[in-house]
Amino acid sequence: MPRVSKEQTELNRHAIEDASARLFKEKGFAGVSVADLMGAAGLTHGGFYGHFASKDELAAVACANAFKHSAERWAKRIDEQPDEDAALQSIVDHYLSLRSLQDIGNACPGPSLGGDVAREDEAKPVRAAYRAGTAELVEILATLAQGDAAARRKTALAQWSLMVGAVMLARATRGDPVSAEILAAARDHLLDKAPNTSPAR
Amino acid sequence: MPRVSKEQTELNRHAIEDASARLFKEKGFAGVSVADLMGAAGLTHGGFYGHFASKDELAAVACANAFKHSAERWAKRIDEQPDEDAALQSIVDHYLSLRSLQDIGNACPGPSLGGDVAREDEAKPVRAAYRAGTAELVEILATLAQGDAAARRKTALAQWSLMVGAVMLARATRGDPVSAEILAAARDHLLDKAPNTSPAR
DNA sequence: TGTACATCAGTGAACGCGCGTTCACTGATGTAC
DNA sequence: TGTACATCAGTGAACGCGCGTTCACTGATGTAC
Repeated sequence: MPRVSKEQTELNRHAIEDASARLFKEKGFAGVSVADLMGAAGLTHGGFYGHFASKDELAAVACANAFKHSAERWAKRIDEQPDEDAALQSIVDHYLSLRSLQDIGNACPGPSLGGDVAREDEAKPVRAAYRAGTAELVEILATLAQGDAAARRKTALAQWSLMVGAVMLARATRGDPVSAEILAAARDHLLDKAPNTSPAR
Repeated sequence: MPRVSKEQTELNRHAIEDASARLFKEKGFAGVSVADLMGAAGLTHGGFYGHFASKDELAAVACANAFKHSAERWAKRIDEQPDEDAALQSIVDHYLSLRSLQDIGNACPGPSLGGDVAREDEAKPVRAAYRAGTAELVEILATLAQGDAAARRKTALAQWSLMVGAVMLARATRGDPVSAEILAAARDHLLDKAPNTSPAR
């Protein structure tokens, strides 16, 4: 049943991209084959190269989509909250939630793809996608921070590092009590609720 | 030239373990083949299973060794410094240094293997090794923190998450100015030198 | 609107390649006398 | 101490397998008349 309508072709391409974003985050770039991706989109592997020039190119597209998706969810949370503090708390609470720990396929690609991206050649397109995605999320965090532009950016970079590190470590220690401890410590630290020290700002 | 002396056998085993720790950190578990590992140790691939039951088992041994190596270097830094503040600064400065960014093979396995470990099955031996290694380094950080035992542990967990996240992100953005920015933001945050806010503790 | 035909999205066999693991073999090491 | 021989660390061919990518083919889609 070959040759499919233009609309169906578009739907198929989106299905490949969506399945890829999910599977790459869950299993890593090397952990998913082109046949896996196409199968998850309901197609067979041979048609892949009609949509993308290579697996590397798709990795970049999927990474960019995943970051864009996260940025949109963050923006939505900001709209729903009354002020910056409440918005940051909403974002942090969800980022460091048990759900985000387990549902890697639907979560932010920062922690799940960071290790993979760090090992890619500098020329690989996925590196640029990861960098741009990181920049976008850091910019959003910066709008919620205090101080001048430089201070806000610095705060945002440290917050982003802490969020990404905590989620990655909590996933790597999944099954052990320390996993939840890491999330709680990061959450409290991000929201200035350090226990046994100053009460709040 | 088969059958080698007992001492040489021991040396060979250590060579395999050392090469593995380096290569696994640099290229990931899936990025290095058994033949690569044995070749780096000056041997051929067939002899591997005389030393280890499987590649998975070696991954756990290499991960544990790498963490132990990091813990020893941290302990040495603490011995060399006059007080806890200076020790923390020494550890953080080196952890977030450009050298640690680039020389992944000799650096802490926390950021380089975290993503890989997070994807391993819970039964895989490398997960236990990563968890134990993390626990050891967090305990060291806790001895340098302030407050009661619970507060020190919480601080240490947040510090560890920030260090691991910052190094991973800085590596993933290598080649871009933001890479050094991330390291600087994390360093200042860890050492309580937030610019434009409170001067020090 | 209806017909003839060119296009091309998707199929599945095939390509060369590298993987983790096994195993028969080799010959220096280690041991028993 | 010297000799005979069993042991076993390391070798390299071979196993079955899955990978990314290519390509001849198919037949519904889209178009020209």
